[in-house]
Amino acid sequence: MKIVFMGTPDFALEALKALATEHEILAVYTKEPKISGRGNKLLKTPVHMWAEEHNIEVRTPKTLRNEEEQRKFAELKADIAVVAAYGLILPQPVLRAYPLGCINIHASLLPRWRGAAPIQRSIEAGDKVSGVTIMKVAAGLDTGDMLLKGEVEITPDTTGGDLHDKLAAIGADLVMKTLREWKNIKPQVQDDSLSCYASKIEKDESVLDCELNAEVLARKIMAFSPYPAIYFEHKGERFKILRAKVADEHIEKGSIKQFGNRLFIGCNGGAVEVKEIQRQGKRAMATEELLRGYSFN
RNA sequence: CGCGGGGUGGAGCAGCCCGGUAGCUCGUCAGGCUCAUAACCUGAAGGUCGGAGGUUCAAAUCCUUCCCCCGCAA
Repeated sequence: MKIVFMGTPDFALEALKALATEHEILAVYTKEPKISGRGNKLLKTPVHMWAEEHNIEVRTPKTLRNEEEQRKFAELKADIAVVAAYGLILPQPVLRAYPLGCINIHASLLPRWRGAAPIQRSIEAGDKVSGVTIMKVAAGLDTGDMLLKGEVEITPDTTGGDLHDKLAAIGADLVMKTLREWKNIKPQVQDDSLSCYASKIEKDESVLDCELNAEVLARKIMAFSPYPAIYFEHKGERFKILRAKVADEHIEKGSIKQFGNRLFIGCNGGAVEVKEIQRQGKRAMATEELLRGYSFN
């Protein structure tokens, strides 16, 4: 098929790579390069860089709301547009531009977790399963009819990063399957009554909150790892907690206690044990490693 | 030129400001001790102190430059 791909981060790149193996990618839409990273350099998106390396046309419009962009989009005359974490709203004329319309790869089992941060929110909420939904793009946010789903289990060891990688891979497989079996797939309407919204992660959510109970705190730490990561300050330095689990110990709420090569943080009615940590300026490492040379006491 | 931290035996850290024969915790190896413990004791091996220049009688430590890792901000 002739495909226009629209996506921005690594999550989308997996799908693009898969699609490019069997389909003709007429063009790639992605967010424009922005000033970011150390040194404030102008950085192209992962999808942008990959597409460039493979000599695929890259377009980075600021918006698709104007007729000019919509016309240029339609003129590509693709069969379908595949969207994955693109970051721009697609207006009606874009949704109707191609014969098969636009389909989206969403990192949750819709209608649960519509919105911006489904991966982290599902772990944080304690879901036992997560997954990917391939859906038609409709006017509402992640409300379109569903085409295919793939599930993945969430365990206490699953971090947001782990789940992200799994879902990106599943999403790539599923979107390929969707195109292959297009004619046999019956779109299913979402049951709005079962929906919930995965709100964007705000900066202040990253601060260690010892008022949470151990289970919730451990889940949140795992969900936010490796990015943006829950952190705390100690002796003027910032430490990111990249992995933690519920501990049996009872420790004073809000205090950080080191026993031998293990580290615990007291929270509401219990404690969590820090399993992986990153001191500011250093790389991430197992807690045990850091404690060989650094002391919290 | 956005701000900042770091690269020291296998691992993690200290030492650097105030130059003078490299230290701590862990691991490894050998031996010992113990009912047991986040165990303990004795000894040993193992380092071009990120690379290259420079200053100096002398540089991990001061100066210049390069490479690599990371935190913040966006």
